[in-house]
Amino acid sequence: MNRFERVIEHAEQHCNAHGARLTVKRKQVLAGLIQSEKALSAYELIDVYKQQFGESMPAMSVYRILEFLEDEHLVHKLSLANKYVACAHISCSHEHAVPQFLICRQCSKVKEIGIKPATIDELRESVNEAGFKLVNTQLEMNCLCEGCVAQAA
Amino acid sequence: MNRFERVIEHAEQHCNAHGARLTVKRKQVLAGLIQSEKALSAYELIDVYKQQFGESMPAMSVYRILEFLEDEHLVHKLSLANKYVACAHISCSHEHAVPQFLICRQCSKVKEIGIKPATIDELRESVNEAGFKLVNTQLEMNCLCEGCVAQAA
DNA sequence: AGCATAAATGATATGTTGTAACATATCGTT
DNA sequence: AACGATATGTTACAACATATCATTTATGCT
Repeated sequence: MNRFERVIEHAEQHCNAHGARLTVKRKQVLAGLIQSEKALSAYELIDVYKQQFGESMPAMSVYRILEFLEDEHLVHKLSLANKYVACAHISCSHEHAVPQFLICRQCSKVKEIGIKPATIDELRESVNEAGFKLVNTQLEMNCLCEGCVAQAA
Repeated sequence: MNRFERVIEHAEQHCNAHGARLTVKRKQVLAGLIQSEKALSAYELIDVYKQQFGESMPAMSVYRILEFLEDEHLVHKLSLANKYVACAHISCSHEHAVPQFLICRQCSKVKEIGIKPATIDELRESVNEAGFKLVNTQLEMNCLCEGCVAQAA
């Protein structure tokens, strides 16, 4: 079983574990997102699906499926880029914290990282001082990836 | 001169200082954004303008003007909320760093804060370790404001 | 002032993203 | 088979954003 199949397998078990149904369509959408290995917009995902399975999927379905996958923590939504990306840790067994994302503004490459808890705490502290409360710690940051930095130089 | 007039005055001087033209329309749009005291989408801004001046402004103009104001650092664009907000420091004389924004996901209230440079440095460090380079440090965070926290409780 | 030029704005069309509302299909249970 | 619950399809539209070309307004130059 290769990496891709292992991830799908995990996703399936994860859903089964609490009665969520990873239907064929949902699995196909997730698979498309995983295999593309980058962040895709809902409409890009429609194209991928079309290309892969010959038939087209309505936008509404894609959005609903993405919502389902988000609820299952199998994909993440990146507001900064208006795109969705498969969770990098689907096949990890350990519980993982809310991630942070680095988005290359040049080539749209996305990296999911975990920032030091201490730094997150400091952030939360700054927010609290301002009288706000951090709802979640999913940060999205405008970045340049190694490749694009090298190219720019 | 009240606070609002002082801000406009500063904006004007800021533009004049390097030959940028804060035209009547641009000033009106900026004024609308400042007076609304919250983040507005381009189309909400059109409504505000319409209400304030009787005549309507084409979407294209609003976007162009917002772009101009952004270039002048007089407004900020919030990707997370798809909205624009007047810079909170227009009338400060000191140079100010790239700001961070707390966005109340309940009521859309926005607060512009400056996070401790040390925390920002740690963030940048985490990003560098991942092989990315932080393009700018404008962070946007999903939050709840005091009011909405109180209401939820 | 008169004119050339560039900058700003207007107008129209169209592309892109996302959701509401309702209809239909599929699955699991009895 | 009948039913309820969940999933998917369809259509229409709202919200966000940009492309393109025309027109107006400001600015500098002679």
